[in-house]
Amino acid sequence: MAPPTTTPARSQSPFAAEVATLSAAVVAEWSSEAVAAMLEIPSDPERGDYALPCFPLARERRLAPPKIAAEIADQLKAKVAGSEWLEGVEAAGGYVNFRVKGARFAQYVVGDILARGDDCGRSDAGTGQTIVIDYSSPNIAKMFHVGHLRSTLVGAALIRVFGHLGHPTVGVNHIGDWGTQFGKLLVAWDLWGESDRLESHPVEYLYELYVRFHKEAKARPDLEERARDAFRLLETGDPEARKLWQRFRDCSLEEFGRIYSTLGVEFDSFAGESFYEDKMQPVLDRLAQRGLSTTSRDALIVDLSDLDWPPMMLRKQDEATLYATRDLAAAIYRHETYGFHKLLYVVGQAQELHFNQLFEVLRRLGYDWADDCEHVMFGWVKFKDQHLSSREGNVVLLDEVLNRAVEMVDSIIAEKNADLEDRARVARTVGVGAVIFADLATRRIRDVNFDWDEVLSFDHGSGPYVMYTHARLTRIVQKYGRPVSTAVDYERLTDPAERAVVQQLEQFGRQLQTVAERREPSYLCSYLVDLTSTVNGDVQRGAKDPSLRILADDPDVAAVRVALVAATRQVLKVGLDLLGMGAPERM
RNA sequence: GCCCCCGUAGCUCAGAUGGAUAGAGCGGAGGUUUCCUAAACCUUAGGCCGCGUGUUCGAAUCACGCCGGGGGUACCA
Repeated sequence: MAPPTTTPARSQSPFAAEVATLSAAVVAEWSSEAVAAMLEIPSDPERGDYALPCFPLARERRLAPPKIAAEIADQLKAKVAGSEWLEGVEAAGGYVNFRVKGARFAQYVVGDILARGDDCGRSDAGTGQTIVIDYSSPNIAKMFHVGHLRSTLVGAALIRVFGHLGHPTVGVNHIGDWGTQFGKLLVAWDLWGESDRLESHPVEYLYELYVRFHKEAKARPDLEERARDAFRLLETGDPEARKLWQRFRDCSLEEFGRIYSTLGVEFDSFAGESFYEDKMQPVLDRLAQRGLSTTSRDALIVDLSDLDWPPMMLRKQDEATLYATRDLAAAIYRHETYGFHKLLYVVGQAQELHFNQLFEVLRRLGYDWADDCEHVMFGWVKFKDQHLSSREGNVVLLDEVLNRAVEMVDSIIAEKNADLEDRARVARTVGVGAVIFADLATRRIRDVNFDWDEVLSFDHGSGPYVMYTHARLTRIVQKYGRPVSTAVDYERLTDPAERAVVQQLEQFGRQLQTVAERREPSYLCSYLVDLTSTVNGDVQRGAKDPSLRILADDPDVAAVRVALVAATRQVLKVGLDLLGMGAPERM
């Protein structure tokens, strides 16, 4: 819905720039900027390194695209022959395909990556454009299950990628520590609470109370009523209720902290719903002043029937506020505090209407920055085709998933690499990484069915697959034993498989931009798997034919191949890091 | 009822702005370790891209209509 934030400033390599300049000189209809924007990478690398589609010219010139392409390629032949960067141009179908000078291209790409190290792919395009991301935002007193993973991991990955692209970032955990659910907890505690159980296993116990409440409420409808009363009591400042609330909140936050540290996720702010308790009244006043709020069925609402939308609820019959009220206050607070360029809410798609209402009401309040707010939604995590539901107690706990993944990795290490030092730590990194990657690899809008076999599969396309390759490449560079130099003879990089790796490496920066623009970390996952797959094929060739080994006998060949391997390793490392995964050097 | 999302190989998914012959993995069949880590690699079979109509030089991709699945739709978040 909202336009992309980062300007799609194509990484202007001298190669692409040359293609654009030469083509524009030949095609009267197009400027070099236009050509640069149109350039594609051929799906089959055999065809070339850049492709210019000529289809748009067909109508104006009243000629078939292949004829136009042939004509353009013909006119370009002489220019390309004299080019410092390009070595060939050819028409194929409706495309003009360009081939770059392989050695210069490799030198440019590999040299750049190795020179920049962990800063490769970094840019300053986002300078001064603060991105605030609201993510994870669990409800207190609920066990962290795999359904909570998506918001947490997508948000964390986006924060890192935006940061890498130069944006100042603010990660906000909008903890669900306010609302009627707390009334439920207070009632449950009142009815069945046992202090010693709360002491020993706080969150587990609170969660048990929460589930029991919903179970019993089915038979006793009065419980829901009592819960609403209890929340109102809390909201009006009842000291007893306050004290309990504080206690529940503290132990939940401690538990979440443990999980976040395992996942390597950090936040700049834990300002949750309760934080806005005293910031709602000014918003309600402003709504009233502008004549936006009305009373209907004894509740305070913003009427949106002109859009055929249900109203946004501000206050219930019993005067208690709702999350919409708090979200209004939160958005305004965040704009005042951070002056954001974009405010992204990484929240499930079930809340789409809520966010549409929220942004609309902000607009009607006169905040033109409402258009900079965006709901970054994602699909459901299901288990055995059922929704995970905290209320029903039908959940797969994250702890269980992580533990099983780590155990399994550990047993694989025992089998393959038993004397690995630091084995427990590596098993942890790889196991957690497997879970993270499995969750992030699917495009976020899709529903996913949680499947043990899939999460615990460490084969091609998995997180461990990428990590394994990183470790393997690291070993090759170590075994080489000499410093990796970028002053090598790139002419010796002759194989198409090696060219393909270089091509993919060159795409890294652009790939990160797309991840940010589309708010889609899964694109980074597929990129890393593709790169890994290509480089594995390349590395494996040496098994049969020693002359194809990375550490070839010819020192000049070995030097350039090692440089390529080192650059690939570097990109894998940065990519894994941005996903929040860690990249062990051995496994 | 209305609104939103999804539908691609047996399974899980890519296909990003409409573009070159729709691609991977898992699973199936077959193969590769004197070697830099076999958590790897190579070969192979397997497709009315849910259905229909339209727009276009060109549609898995866009529009409209169906079908199937999921979600939302006033006092939960």
